[in-house]
Amino acid sequence: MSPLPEKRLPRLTRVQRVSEILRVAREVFRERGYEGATVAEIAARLGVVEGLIYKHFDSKRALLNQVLEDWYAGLYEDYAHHLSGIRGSRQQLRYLIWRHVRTFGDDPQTCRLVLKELRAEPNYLDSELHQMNRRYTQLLVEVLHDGIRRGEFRPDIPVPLVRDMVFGSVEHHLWGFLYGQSSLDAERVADRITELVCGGIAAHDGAAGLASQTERLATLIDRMELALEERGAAP
Amino acid sequence: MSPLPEKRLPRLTRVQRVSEILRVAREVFRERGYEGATVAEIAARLGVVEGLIYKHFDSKRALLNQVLEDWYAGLYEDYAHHLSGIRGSRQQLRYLIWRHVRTFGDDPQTCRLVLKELRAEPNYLDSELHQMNRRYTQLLVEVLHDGIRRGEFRPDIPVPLVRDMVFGSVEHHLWGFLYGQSSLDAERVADRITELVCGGIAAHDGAAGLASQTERLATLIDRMELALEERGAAP
Amino acid sequence: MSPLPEKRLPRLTRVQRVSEILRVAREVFRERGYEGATVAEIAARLGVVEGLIYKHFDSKRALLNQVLEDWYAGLYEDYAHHLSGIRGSRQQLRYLIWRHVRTFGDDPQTCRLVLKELRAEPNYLDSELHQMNRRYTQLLVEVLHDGIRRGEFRPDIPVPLVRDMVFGSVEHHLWGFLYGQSSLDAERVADRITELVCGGIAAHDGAAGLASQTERLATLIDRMELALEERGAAP
Amino acid sequence: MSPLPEKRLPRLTRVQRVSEILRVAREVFRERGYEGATVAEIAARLGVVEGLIYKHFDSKRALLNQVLEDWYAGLYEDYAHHLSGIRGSRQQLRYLIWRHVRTFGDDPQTCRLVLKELRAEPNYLDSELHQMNRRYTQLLVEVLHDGIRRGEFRPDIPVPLVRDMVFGSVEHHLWGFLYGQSSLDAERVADRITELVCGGIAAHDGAAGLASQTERLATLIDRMELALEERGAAP
DNA sequence: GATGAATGAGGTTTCATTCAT
DNA sequence: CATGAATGAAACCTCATTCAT
Repeated sequence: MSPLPEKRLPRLTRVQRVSEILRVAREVFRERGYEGATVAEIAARLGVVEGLIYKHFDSKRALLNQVLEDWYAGLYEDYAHHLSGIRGSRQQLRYLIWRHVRTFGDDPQTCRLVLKELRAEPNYLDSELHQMNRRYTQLLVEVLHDGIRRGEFRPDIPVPLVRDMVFGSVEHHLWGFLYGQSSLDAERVADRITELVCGGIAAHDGAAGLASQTERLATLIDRMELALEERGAAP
Repeated sequence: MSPLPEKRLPRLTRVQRVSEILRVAREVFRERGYEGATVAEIAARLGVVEGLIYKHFDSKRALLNQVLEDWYAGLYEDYAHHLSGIRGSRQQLRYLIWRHVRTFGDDPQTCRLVLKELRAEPNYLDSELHQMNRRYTQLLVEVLHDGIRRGEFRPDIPVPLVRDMVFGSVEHHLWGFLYGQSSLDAERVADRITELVCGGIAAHDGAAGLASQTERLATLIDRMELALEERGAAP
Repeated sequence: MSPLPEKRLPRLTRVQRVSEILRVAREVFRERGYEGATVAEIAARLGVVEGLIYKHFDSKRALLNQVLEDWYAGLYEDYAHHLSGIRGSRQQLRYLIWRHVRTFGDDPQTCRLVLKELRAEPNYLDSELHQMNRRYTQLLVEVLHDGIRRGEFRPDIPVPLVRDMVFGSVEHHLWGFLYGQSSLDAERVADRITELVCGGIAAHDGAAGLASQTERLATLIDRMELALEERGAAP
Repeated sequence: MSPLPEKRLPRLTRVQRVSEILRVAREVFRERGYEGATVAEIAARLGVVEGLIYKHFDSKRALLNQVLEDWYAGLYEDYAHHLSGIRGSRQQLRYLIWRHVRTFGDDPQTCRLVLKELRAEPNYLDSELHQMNRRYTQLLVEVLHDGIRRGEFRPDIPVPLVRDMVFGSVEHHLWGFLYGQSSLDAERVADRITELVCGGIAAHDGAAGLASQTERLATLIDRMELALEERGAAP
């Protein structure tokens, strides 16, 4: 006379179920990698049968793609929102670096997943994922162009290469943390990378002094502009 | 369905056979990636049965590890040999970068394999592979320390981060070539990266930076005057 | 992944819905065969959910059966109606053959479905479908009996075998058209089959026939004489 | 100290195993049809794991194809061998029909399998199977042409249609036996079909009557000869 | 040194069907 | 009349690995 021990899970709506699946899939993928993950495990953690997952996603790969796309979408949202509030190209650059470091530091396993699987599918270049990746890295490119326009960055820098340098530095540096070496001080790392990217490693002469003065000047002009705009807009 | 009835191969010595297996395994791994490769295919290309491979290697993963270790060994050999003949830290740095770019450009598929699989096993940090990777990147670290000692590089640079920046830049930049976008001009890329790493992106050649800021300042002053006139016109 | 957000269909009466389902099911079955068809696709084409189909039909197999039964019903209707207006057994026979050829030629895919699936279920012999099939082929049997009564057909012909011969000829001949070989001239094919069934393939037209028979007869007589002589030589 | 209960099956050579698989596959296919059969069942009956079957056959479909091809090969062998020893086109025709009937009667389930699955794959027309089917039916076509040359068959008969008529008659007629209606008297059925194909169903004129009488005479003589031989051989 | 038959464990995917709403 | 989330069972196929010879 006792009730059956099988707890029937509450039925979810499609939207709820899809987001549940994505949540758990991301979990499993990041723990085991794409190949190591099994749809069976995802289903088991959700307490549903495997078939149900295929009602919502065409394939395991499609599930991964959605996970990655969502990850990029969230990332972009966040960045674009904050970036506009920052004055000065160098400061914007630093923000992008810092944010990237944070993202990696907060969830290194997902980042590893992204790095390993991003370009894994046959026609990556035509994929939605590639678009989202481009849109994301484009933020940095724009900051660089802006900095050149404003005289903060040299006009002859190879922009795409600088972009690769920034993301490459961060990603490479963070491999260490993915393997449990030490904890990550995002502020510090971001500062260091920004400095390196801006100033390089060479021992500077007088010119370096001028550069730093120019930077200060640019910042001051920014502040003046802002002040003028606000004042000009006043009645 | 059935394998081709290959001609009976002459028996090889253990050493010969092992090196044959490694050669073909590397081929297959780089074409298909680790997960995508099958022991069956490796055996088929060798014209032997799968069982034989297990006489020489404990597992598919062991085979991969040996392939990667051999790759690093070859790499290191080559580098260390040439490096000693180069004068000047910046020139040495450029050589390392150039050589790394070349290595990637010459066999991008193997590089992709290395990047994707290097850190894939459970205890990577204790592995022989990790040692070889460290020994390889250490070459750069030594060049950097040397440069600091000689006054070519600033004494306060974060060496490990610079190391990550160099390798990260190259690797990230080369992803593009792995996906058939364009051909690779190793000289040019190496020069650019060296310049960036040494000099950074900040404007610091005095005249140009100052000139551009001066112009901006002039524009601002114009606007200020205008604003002041409008205020004068106010009630 | 997700079904198209179809416009809400107007609710149909049970009868309408059932006939809609049958129409679409027949479409899908004939395109993909029974095993190849899925309830999901039928539902999708109808713009309803799979569950609804099970409100009206017990199973996929039941759905197929109904499709086939309807097909036979339509066929029978049509035949019986026209047949009564045709004079002469041979003409009636030709009509049945022609009509059968036409039916196949008009919708070869459904015919293939019928041929492949008609007898596929466990107790076909007790099924309604078997009844309908019998009733249909019985039309031909009646024509044959009628022809015998009227002296148009030989009285000793094995009627069931002739029935099989007619349907078998047509069906076998039409396999070719099911595989896109050539177009179908129903008139011509019907004429040829009728001629063959009525007249056979043996040479038996006047002179030639008589001559050949006479020759054979002569030979036989020779053999009889021989046999008789041997008997005379026997002890 | 007792031996393990698991009986290790004796290892077979590739050839032996392949033929074992084909034997059992044919069994299962004919019992359940292609779709109804599972590789798991085939493996279980063999006492091996499923994977082994895929070592020898690329797919379930490939397994079916081989089964069907072997069936046709055996059929053809047999026919071609006997056919050459038979005098007279009508007798050859009768032999082909009789043999076909026998084949079906002996293993009706395999025949059902052949009939249902023969044309089921995508590009049947380009398949080896189609070739074998053609080669087999071609035997009949040659007999017909031969009969025309010898004056036994009318020169104006539509040969391909006659071929379809013969095979269609037999196959259609045998569906009845596939569903356990009655037992099959191959001799009788073959005689009847031969007669029908040769003579048709129409009531004949003089020549036809003569022919039929001649035949009766021939039969009588045969019987006489037989009787005489028996008598002559008696003590 | 080499063979090659055989295993075993699991992988992704498919689908008819049910049932609470 | 209709929905749609969920099930369950199995299907085909893959592959690293073993072991008797």
